[in-house]
Amino acid sequence: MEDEIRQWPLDRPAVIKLLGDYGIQPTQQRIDIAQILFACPQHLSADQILKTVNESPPSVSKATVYNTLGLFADKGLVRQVIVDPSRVFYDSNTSQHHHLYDIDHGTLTDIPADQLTVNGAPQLPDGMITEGIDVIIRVRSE
Amino acid sequence: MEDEIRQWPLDRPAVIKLLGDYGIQPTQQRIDIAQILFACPQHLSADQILKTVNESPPSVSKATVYNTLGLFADKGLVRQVIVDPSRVFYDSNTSQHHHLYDIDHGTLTDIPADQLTVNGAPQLPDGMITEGIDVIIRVRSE
DNA sequence: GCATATAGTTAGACTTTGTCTAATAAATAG
DNA sequence: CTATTTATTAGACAAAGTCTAACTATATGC
Ligand SMILES: [Mn+2]
Ligand SMILES: [Mn+2]
Ligand SMILES: [Zn+2]
Ligand SMILES: [Zn+2]
Repeated sequence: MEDEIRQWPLDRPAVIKLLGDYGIQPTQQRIDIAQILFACPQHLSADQILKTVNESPPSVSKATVYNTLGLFADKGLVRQVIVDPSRVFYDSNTSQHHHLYDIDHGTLTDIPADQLTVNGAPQLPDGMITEGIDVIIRVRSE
Repeated sequence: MEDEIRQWPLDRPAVIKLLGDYGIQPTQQRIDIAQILFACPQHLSADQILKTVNESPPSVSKATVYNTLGLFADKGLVRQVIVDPSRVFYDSNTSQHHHLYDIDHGTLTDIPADQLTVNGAPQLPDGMITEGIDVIIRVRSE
């Protein structure tokens, strides 16, 4: 699953191809949700996606939005970003990068991986594998 | 508010002094909660604290546990750690350090600040101040 | 001490995010 | 077309956390 160069926004055929590449059956609901996510590199909550996808009929149920986002995350198509205790953000940019979180506005901004380096990650106890290293810079606007 | 050398566990008088140092009125409930938190450097959820504090009477209400943890965090006496979308952890160690999070067990381990360095934090737009830099290494057990 | 004002606690209703269930619908295979 | 599997759905449910309005404890002024 190499990271291809992606041109935003992804159109419908590109989204269908992308789902296929990640072993995801391209149903109507999944395509709709993916089209919202892959309009540009962004960070959206389940609730934002639910609202956006239901702006025009036919509508998608809450259960399906959650199921789909969970599936996308499991398959590695999107990345969960946990910075706010009240909701998960889904990141359509899965290439390695870090985040700046504006506490006051609840907005996330990307920090390219080559701009910020982490040194000295500790050796892990036997049988443990690293899932990821998250760097979050918390800022407030004031 | 210098970080004094702290000897764990903090006993009742030490906890009362600590609350005073942080401008917090030392009520019975706050002392009870602080004694649980400052038994050792650790990461506890509101729910864990609620259960622990109510193991022996008199009991403390859920509202007070949440109010108190919010107050402690606001005053800088404890640090919130956001790694799990389902609950906030409260860290009795407020000195600068990072975290290793075991996804499978939901447990947090400290990584001393001098063991792990972050380079290249981006310059912030005008009027923004950094609240903190969190590094979370997510690991899974098997 | 007593009266008053202020600050803290409480039960329980409420909200939000997310999960689960059991039924239905759509897609796939033979 | 039929059988089987996979996906979607409404709505019930759960868990974390907030809010309200009443109550209690503490502090302050006399
Ligand atoms: Mn939301
Ligand atoms: Mn809990
Ligand atoms: Zn991102
Ligand atoms: Zn810690």
